[in-house]
Amino acid sequence: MSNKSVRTIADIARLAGVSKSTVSRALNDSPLIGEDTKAKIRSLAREHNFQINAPARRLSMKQSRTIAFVTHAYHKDFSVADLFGLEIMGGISIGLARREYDLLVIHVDPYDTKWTHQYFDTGRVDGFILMTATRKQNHVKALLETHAPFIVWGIPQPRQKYCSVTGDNLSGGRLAAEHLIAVGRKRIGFIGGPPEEMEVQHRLAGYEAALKDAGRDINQVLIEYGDFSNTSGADAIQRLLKKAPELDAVFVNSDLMAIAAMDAIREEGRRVPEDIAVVGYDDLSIAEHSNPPLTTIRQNIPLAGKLLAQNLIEYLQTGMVTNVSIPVELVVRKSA
Amino acid sequence: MSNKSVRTIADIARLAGVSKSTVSRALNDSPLIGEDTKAKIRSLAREHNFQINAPARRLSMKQSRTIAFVTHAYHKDFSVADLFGLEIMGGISIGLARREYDLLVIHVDPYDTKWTHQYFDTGRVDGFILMTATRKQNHVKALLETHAPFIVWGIPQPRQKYCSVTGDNLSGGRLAAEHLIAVGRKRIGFIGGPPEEMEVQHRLAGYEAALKDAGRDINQVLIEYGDFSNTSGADAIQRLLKKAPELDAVFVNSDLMAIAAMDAIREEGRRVPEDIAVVGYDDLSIAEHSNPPLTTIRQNIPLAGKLLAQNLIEYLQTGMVTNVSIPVELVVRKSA
DNA sequence: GGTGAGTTTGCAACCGATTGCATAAAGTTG
DNA sequence: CAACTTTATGCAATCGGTTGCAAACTCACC
Repeated sequence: MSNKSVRTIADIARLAGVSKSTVSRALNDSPLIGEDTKAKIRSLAREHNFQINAPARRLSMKQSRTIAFVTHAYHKDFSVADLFGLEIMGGISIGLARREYDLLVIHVDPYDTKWTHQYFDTGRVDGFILMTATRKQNHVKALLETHAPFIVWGIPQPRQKYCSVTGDNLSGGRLAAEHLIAVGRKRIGFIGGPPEEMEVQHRLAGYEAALKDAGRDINQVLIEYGDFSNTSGADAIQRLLKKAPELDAVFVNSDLMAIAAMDAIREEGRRVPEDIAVVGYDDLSIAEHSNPPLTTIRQNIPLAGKLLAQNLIEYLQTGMVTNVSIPVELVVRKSA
Repeated sequence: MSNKSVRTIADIARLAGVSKSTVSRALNDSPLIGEDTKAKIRSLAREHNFQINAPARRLSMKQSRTIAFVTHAYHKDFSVADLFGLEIMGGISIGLARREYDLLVIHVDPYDTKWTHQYFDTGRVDGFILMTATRKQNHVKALLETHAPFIVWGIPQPRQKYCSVTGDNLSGGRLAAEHLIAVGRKRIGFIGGPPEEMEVQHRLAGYEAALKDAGRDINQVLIEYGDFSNTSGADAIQRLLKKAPELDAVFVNSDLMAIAAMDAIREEGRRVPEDIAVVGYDDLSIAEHSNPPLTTIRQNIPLAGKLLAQNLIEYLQTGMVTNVSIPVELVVRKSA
């Protein structure tokens, strides 16, 4: 800490000739304090560059005004959550800063079960933001048991009550399929993330709805799944091409898988988009720099981040559970 | 916070039939306390899942055991610092966790000048980690004036004393150029980051040294600069190709610029690596998934992160200023 | 001028830890 | 067994805020 002479509210109180409590109330803009006193105290504080002591305040108020962003370790072996998580963190940071909350990044081992206590019971953070990641359900369970406030990115489990923000996966799937239909593709494949994930099921439902609306049949042969990793995208498209060589388009559930799939398609000697059109999902920053630039479903990631921050804080203050879904949009580039 | 009945050291004290001070000392493993008392208190603490209150401890000890990772807002328009920063954060997080420090991510406006006080004078953080980013020198100045402890990724300014961790840019430049020479390239270009940055100067020096060692002349025409952004990479290679059409290789100062450059090269109708070989810098995770997979200079990013964390804490505790440089290595893939 | 309401301010307790100093208990020594 | 260490524990102050309650002051009104 710096060595200035005026660093506590007691110092300010002395200078202003009032008591500590008056200073505290004045700085918190309490209606109990007279306007002129407030003004004097405020100008004194500004003049001496006074900064209130956070730990003391936190101790006294029994809240930390800090939110934890829960992530797993970053590995070379990139998962969606990483790049996606980075982009969403920007939005979260802005949302939190606006409400004067701090952002703590914590890095939890997927098999650790005590982390919630370590951060919550100690009063280090007031709540948690959970991203789609390995072991998410474990984390949700741990948080529910600890009675710790949290919000998740993604669709909440059926009968559980907690806050969430998610993309409109149904529309996302529909938009992707409709676009492929509109550009004249006949045999449109679907490469999903893990089939047990709600998000993936919704995207599939959107895809199927679009096909039906266009009077097409759903063909199970054209449906494959991966796990959101690059390699799984390449594997899935290879299986698909083997089963259904006449494929002329594919909707892939993540940009990373889609980019890997495009490479695999070329290795099979086919062209993107001439032979096979590809639509991705997320619109990560790399999507526009892929080869060819990826047509994809954009999730408004900064908005998602802002909402995660905002709604969690809302919940902390009012106890109101929100489950919102944010719109998606189609971004047409060269791959489809 | 949870509503358990035993949440403070006073509770433990009551259960153990000792005083608060004894509990505090026992939990901190003070030599003043007898072994059997310690054992009893510890087992009591474990049994009741006791977690010490962080704000109280911080207030009392006048330190937060929290480090701020300073970043600017994340934009769609990705800069190296972003992706690079994400990867390095992993290492930092590990290094901090090992010493039981928390990681706060703060997001500062490039023109804000009061942020150091907001975080340091308030006792929210004990120190800062600064990445290469816009306005870094402003930030360094602000931190020095506040007398706040910090460490930077990058080469420190000549006569200033502060901690730093940096890659071995001289070797990096040399390795890149030597490799291009070894694979038989004759007209090797250099695309740097901003020429005023030390790192860039060192990489250029390494590149020039390698050429000289091979008995080649340095040709200023083959040297161009960008600003680490993707678009600047594309622009730079275009200028270079115009000035020096006979170019057959180029060493680019960042993977992101290199990937954009490869796209630009193809648009000019040339092939990578057949016509023009490309070597990047950093070895970000996307490097191996680019088209073609990028040959690049790997910085050991996780290690860098760990050292940033470790050396900053070291400085906090002992006041020892360290300036370390970590080794780089050449990773050969398809682009050169 | 006394009374009551309304407005400002201060006192002192409290949040939950750490720590210097005093003290009590146990052990050593001549 | 007295005197003197050594070892283990407790008391009470402290860190820097917040807040319930009492007190003082200002006015208006009868």
